[in-house]
Amino acid sequence: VMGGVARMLRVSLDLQEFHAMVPEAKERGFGRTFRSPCLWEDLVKTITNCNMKWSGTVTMNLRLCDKVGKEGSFPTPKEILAKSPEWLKENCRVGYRAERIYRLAQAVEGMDGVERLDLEWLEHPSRTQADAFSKLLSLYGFGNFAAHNACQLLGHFDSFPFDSETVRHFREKHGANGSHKFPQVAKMAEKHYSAFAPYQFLAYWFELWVGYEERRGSTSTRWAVRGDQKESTALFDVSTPKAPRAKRRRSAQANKSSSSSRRDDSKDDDDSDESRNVSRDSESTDSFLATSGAAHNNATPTKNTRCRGKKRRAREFKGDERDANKRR
DNA sequence: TCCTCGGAATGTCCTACTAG
DNA sequence: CTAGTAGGACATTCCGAGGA
Repeated sequence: VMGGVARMLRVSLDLQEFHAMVPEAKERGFGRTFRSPCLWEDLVKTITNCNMKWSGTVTMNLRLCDKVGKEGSFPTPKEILAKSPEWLKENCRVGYRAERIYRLAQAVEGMDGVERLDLEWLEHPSRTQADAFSKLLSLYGFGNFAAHNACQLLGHFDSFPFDSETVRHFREKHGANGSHKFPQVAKMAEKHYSAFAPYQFLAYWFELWVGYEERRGSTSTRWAVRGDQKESTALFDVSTPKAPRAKRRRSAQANKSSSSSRRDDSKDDDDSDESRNVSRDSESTDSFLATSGAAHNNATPTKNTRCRGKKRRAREFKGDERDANKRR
């Protein structure tokens, strides 16, 4: 238990060098970003963090704890393997991530026909960032973002995950504009944070964190459990309380009259991204915290089916067009 | 006021296509 | 032939528009 807590709090991390570079981080006591009690858990959470808002990530992990783990604890690889990917998909609502989580568990357990993933090897202090990164990248379901995220969780702060939040941050604070897409912003970020090597990730995360606190305050009460809520649904209810729907619509209409149609404006992406990220920022803020619950919000499969059906028809139409062109 | 619907977004995998 | 790139699919959430 002590080992797990020490890992979560990164007790042994020496921050002197980073704090010398960023004195404000020292003043704020920033640097020991939270992580899970074991690497396996961090990797699963990294998978559930992909393509998903924070609340969704939390909900998926909560279901894994509730439905697979013993007495609500995070499931072990063996406990995952006791289920099937289909079961995980259906009961934990992790979608296509089920296969990735299952295969990761197989690798950790060294199942027949699967290359064994030695977590101790990955965590060994002598491991370089390059070693860890290439190993992680070879795992099914781990692309650039996930591998970099896992690397920073391993303490390789010279490795940091660029994502849409980086784009939002650079547009807000570092002069990127709507014409700067992800690849350009990634280059800008790499250059910008190279001044903080080998603590690029901490410098980046510190900037983000300061921004979040400016916007949303620094009190810890947002994590507190309210008396009328079950613990599982309250801990990560980080959303800003919404106005009633009608009120929202009225204010939207009022805004509409002052700023013409957002869709029309969004041709250069600036506005649409801005509005989108208002809801994204609080989600991403907490990406590296441990799992707990979030309010459930059941999706409507029929709706998704309909959406996909429509998109598919559109694609088929496009496909037909392409085929017709080919034939021509 | 409630409900339904469509559109957009997220990171990774995979396949088809293109350039060298 | 190989390496690189583009784009679709995946599951889910959120938001706005519009109809009942």
